[in-house]
Amino acid sequence: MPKDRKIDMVILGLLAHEDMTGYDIKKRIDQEISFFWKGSFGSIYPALSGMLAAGQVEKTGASSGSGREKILYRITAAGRETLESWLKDSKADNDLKYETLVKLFFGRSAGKEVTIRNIEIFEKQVEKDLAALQFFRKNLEQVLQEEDHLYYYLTVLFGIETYEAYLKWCVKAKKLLM
Amino acid sequence: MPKDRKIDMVILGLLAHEDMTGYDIKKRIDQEISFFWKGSFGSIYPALSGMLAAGQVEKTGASSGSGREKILYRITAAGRETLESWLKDSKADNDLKYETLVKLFFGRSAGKEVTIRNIEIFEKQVEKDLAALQFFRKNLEQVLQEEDHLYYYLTVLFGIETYEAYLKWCVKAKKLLM
DNA sequence: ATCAGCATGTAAGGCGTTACATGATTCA
DNA sequence: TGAATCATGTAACGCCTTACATGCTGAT
Repeated sequence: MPKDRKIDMVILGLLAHEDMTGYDIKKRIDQEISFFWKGSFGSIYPALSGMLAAGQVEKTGASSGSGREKILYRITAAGRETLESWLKDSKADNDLKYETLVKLFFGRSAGKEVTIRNIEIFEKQVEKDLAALQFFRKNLEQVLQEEDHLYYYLTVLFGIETYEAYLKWCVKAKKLLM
Repeated sequence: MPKDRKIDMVILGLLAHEDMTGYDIKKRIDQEISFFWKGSFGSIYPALSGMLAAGQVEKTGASSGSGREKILYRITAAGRETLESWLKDSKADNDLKYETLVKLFFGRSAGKEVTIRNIEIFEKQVEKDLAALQFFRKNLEQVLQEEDHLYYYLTVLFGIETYEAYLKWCVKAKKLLM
């Protein structure tokens, strides 16, 4: 059976750097990764259980007696192997679903005004996201001497480059529609 | 219940232009749309059945006695309404899953050589796709006086703009890794 | 006191993929 | 004759989202 859950790789990738709880993992995904891969509690917790059973992760220093239980996960040697062999495997499928572009493609059925409005909404969202990415970039440039941050930095650059391309396109597209 | 299947909108969008069989729809998606939205027989045929039951589409001039049955679908007035109200609704979620970027983000666990190789594979794929998009653009520019083709043309321009940005990024990223 | 954030998990249901099953037609 | 393409559909299975259920902790 495939058993190819990519969320597993995201989790292993995060745990390769430091031990974390499921909750921590969720926050990290939301903050740094959600731009190109998302994760919900409903996918993260079951993935952790599955990987625990499979020996990819283990529990460590769980709940300190007091309040709510809290489970710290640590990656195992087997988990590192799985992660590395996935990283070395050069195939990667980038599955992009742009509802914005589907609406654009069928824009003729709604008319130019509607299409222009949709583009403008997209444009505003992109501007907002781009500002956030530029903020991340500045912060990361202060700490780039640590190799740790280089990879994160590269994903941020990717986002900036593509978002700038989106904005350029928005201008062109609106001109062609007016 | 949500009943928010986007593939329905893709199908309605195509049928708004001309009557088609399920097989035709699949080909059209593969040729012109798959860049930003995919569809398989396993999603298209059930979607058509569902929309037939819901009165969004109807059968017309089905199988001509001879060979294998062949079902032509036509969009109904209700179907057009559904399509237009979806087009007018300005919310659109672009759900992007870049496995390439996930591998990049965790690149530190595999080393720079592996990451550079992964970038180069991505780069080659992008170059290939970009060449195809540029070919489409040229063809479309010959027929742009028909408004019909404008929307398709805009999606092609979107692709070209973003793919060029990807390529620019690949060069930058490789430099930073070497 | 109350609310946001920390923390874990389950349940229902939707959406989609892959593989399978079937068979005709067209072209080399 | 055999392969590719036309053509429709189902079945199994996987993955994910949303909503729900529960309860502590710390700040205002």
